[in-house]
Amino acid sequence: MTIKNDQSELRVLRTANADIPVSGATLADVAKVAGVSPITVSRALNQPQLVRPNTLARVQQAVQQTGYVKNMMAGALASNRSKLVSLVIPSIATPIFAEMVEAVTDTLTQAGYQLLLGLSRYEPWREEVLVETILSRRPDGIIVTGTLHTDNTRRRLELSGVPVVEAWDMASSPIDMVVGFSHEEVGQATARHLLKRGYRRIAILAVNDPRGARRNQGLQAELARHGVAVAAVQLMPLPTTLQLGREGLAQLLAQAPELDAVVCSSDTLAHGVLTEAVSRGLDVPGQVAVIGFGDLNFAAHTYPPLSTIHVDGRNIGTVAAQLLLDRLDGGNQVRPRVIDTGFELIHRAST
Amino acid sequence: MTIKNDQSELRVLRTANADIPVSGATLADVAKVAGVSPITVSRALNQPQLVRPNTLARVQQAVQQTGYVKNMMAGALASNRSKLVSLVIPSIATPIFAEMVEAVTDTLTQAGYQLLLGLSRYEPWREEVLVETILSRRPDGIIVTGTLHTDNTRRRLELSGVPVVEAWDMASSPIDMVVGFSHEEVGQATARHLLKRGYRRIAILAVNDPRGARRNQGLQAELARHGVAVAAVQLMPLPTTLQLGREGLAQLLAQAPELDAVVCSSDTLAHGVLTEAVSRGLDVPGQVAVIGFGDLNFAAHTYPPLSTIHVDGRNIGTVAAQLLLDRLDGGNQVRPRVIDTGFELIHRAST
DNA sequence: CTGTTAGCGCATTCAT
DNA sequence: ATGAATGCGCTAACAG
Repeated sequence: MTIKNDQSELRVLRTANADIPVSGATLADVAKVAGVSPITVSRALNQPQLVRPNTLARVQQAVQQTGYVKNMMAGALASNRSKLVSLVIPSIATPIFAEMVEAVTDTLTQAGYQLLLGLSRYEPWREEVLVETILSRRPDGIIVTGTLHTDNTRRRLELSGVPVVEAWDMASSPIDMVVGFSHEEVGQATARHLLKRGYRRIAILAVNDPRGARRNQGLQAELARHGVAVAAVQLMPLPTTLQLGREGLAQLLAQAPELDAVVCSSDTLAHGVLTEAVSRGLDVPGQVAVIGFGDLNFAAHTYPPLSTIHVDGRNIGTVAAQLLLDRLDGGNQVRPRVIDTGFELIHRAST
Repeated sequence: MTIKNDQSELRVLRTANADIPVSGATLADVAKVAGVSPITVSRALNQPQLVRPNTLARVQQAVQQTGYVKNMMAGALASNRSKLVSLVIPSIATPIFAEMVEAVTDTLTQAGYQLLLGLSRYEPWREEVLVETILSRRPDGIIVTGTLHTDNTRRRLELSGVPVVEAWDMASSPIDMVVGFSHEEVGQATARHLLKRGYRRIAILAVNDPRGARRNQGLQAELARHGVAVAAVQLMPLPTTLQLGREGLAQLLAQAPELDAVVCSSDTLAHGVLTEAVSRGLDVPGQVAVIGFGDLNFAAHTYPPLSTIHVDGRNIGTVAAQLLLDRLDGGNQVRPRVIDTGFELIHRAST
């Protein structure tokens, strides 16, 4: 009997008798109880089909008896596969990101992976620190938001060799894989939509979000092409809240009392604008059109009419996670991929 | 030169020359470049104050040169501390939980921990599976939602010896630590609040959430004590959306056209009810009072008056995470703790 | 302040 | 279908 075995027995004893809970049984403990070798236990747990039913049963019995809980830290170290995927997003309080996190989590869980979550708060330096920390966990894949990263972030991700999905934007030179759409084009489409319906005094309400900024660039560029200047722009601080939408409209009206449309960088802001508009007795969309972004739950059901942008079919998080999983399944056979999800302009004339 | 060293050199060569990215340098690689022993590198990285400045500089230089990224899987295995904390919540799309996740994440990140996220979808069996998987990662702590767990979940958590915080509820026999408040009492306070203001035809709109159910029990019990029966109850399916609130009010009105108050299990539902009420020309709170739960962002700013419950000062997630961190700092000196955050009834007579 | 020794718990070869 | 040997990369404990 080796020293290691002695320790194992000690552990088991303590678990059974002492009042201090102990880390628990190991593969070797289970093996001893089942009367097989550790590797057989490993197989019984990970590839049951390679083990005789009889042996399998004995192992399962031993697992019960010892209260064995797999140690994935050790497993990951030995196999170099962590079954961990990391997601880095700016925030989770924004509904559009919350939905994405749910989608990613569900997809990963179903495939036996776990989610390591990081919040960058829209700050590149935080993302950089996060990526560094995350890589130290040796995740099997990483999903990051957008394509604007610091040089360090980018370099680290590239050198790591870990499959990476950049989500939400299109990228001219992706790190690895990309799932997103062109925010400039969304802005342009929004501009054309409003112009066609006769709106000319268009205001912008936005928070300081790089993707929102791109949409606004597209919007302003397209308006300019038609000889229309933006009536007013109001930037709000993060985090986005309904109240910010209310205040935003007030400030925009102060700047440009004659405005006839407000383009918001998120549905939450749009909803706040809507609320403020109604409380001021403004007719929507008769006197003022309100445009959001995301078409999440509530956007479809706000009580006055609302125009909004809708990102295509499956949740972008599902697509991103699936892309990662495909890569992990297929070894390295699958080449870098860029998926343009496209977008959809939705006009709601009434509830 | 040992075989291991040969391998290390090979790795470095590949990183430099080949087109296939490789996992990267190890402590040993860095040590060799810096001309010190691996353990010195480890110290330089984890306890710089124990290393001579000169040595430290050489190590840092070597880290740069090799592009070394720490391997926390190995570190965790060796030290038995994973720097990982897991949070299990029903959902993340509910604002009240999203805020909690943000709070937990921030608190943990600041302390050098990372978040492993699990979604239970309000299904105990999912929680059970999640807890099993999570324990296999050997987290340094676990935060779970509520106190209603399957026997297996509870036993596993207890046996694991991992610090556990149960958040959102009060528990008579906690697994370890608890941060929450009594949902029954919230319901009772809500009842008294409404009765005092003369409301008598009170309806309930809820989703199938155990905590919401407890609040409703408290509400109904307190109403009954005053000889008042609930006018109508409408249960809605998950997930909670604004639209559900709208539909809910419609269905409640169909059941009890004369209702004068609606108590909702979440702010999101309440907001939907509000929207529907306004679109039907109902005066709030003149004809119908609306009560939510959570007092998140939007609740304070919805345009008609809204009564709501507010959970005490610091975010419950912050408190929960801090409790864990205190325990981790103090070794096992800190005993199990139960924190009753209390709650606060907020009445908004106007925006 | 720095190095040596010895595992942490598991999975990956190969054997049998 | 099962087992033996070996090392994944790191840190704890002790030496010096």
